[in-house]
Amino acid sequence: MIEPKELQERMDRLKSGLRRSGIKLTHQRLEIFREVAKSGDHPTVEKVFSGIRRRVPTVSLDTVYRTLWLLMDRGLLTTVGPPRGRVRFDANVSSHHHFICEKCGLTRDFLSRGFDRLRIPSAAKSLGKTESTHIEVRGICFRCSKKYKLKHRAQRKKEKK
Amino acid sequence: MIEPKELQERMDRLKSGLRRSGIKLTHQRLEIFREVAKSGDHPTVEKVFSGIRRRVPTVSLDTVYRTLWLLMDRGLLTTVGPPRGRVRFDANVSSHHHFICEKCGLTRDFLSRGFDRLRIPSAAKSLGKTESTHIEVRGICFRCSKKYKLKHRAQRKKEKK
DNA sequence: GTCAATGCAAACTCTTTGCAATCTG
DNA sequence: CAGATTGCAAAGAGTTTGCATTGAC
Repeated sequence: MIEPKELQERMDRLKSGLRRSGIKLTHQRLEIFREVAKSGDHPTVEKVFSGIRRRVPTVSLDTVYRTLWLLMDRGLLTTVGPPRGRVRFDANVSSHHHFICEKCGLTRDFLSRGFDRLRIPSAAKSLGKTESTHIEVRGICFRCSKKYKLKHRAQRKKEKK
Repeated sequence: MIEPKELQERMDRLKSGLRRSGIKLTHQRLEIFREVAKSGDHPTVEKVFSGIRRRVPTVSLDTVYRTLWLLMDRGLLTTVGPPRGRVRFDANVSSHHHFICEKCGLTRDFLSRGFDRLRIPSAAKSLGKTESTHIEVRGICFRCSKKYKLKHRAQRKKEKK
């Protein structure tokens, strides 16, 4: 699905990323990451697991979970939509957009005339019928921002040690 | 969190929506919907459950689940992010956007120079630090589109009956 | 060789289902 | 009153954790 060159780049990014964090470069971690990196759509945990099983029959599901969250933590992977995937419901049927906190999943509406006017690019239209066009801006809410900075500082100290 | 007038409108929309579908208007359904409709952020299932419990101590968790999915099905509620909340992972760190199928969760990247150039509205900036700005366009993929039309037609027949 | 990482099994949490009792239209 | 809807309890997914063994550095 992904071009070999791009895949290679992603794999290299992973390796240097792990090394920088002082995290061991195991066969499993490499393959779990590769499974995500090589696919054009965005695999769920199960998809990653079953995909790997074919090549590395001994990996266990819990290693897949542990690895994916580890790579998330280190910023080497992201999730689509709210992290830790809990469904959130919305009773607002009129046009509005969402701000989602990548750390805690806080989800809030905001209005934007500019966003409402957006024309959907043809690249998106070729994938399906665009029914509703909620737009999601992802970031880190102020509450988590504070916590995150503190944690990050502690992290760096540990890594230097 | 929501203005009383807007809440009232949402409740009315629910009632007429249910009646139109020939679905019974129970106390539980009303309160479950209200719990979603009245909140400014977007509650998870647990949030809805615990919120209702205070007012209607007898509701059970399974009714909350059943009701939320029922209302989803009838288009009276939506979810934020992929439906049925399975986390999906992404190894792409460069700027890109997502098309998400509301029915099956299919998630695919697309590129758009126009979207890349978007300025984040101040309304969003006031909610937190916008770290990454993936944008999500939601719709229904071609595969589901076919299934959906068939189902919908069958539905209408049933409702007229 | 050391300590982190893995695999296993078991625990835990979240979600769904079958069924008798209850309530809406 | 009939049939849909609910609550309960139990089953079924999905996810996490403790611990002995294995493997990377």
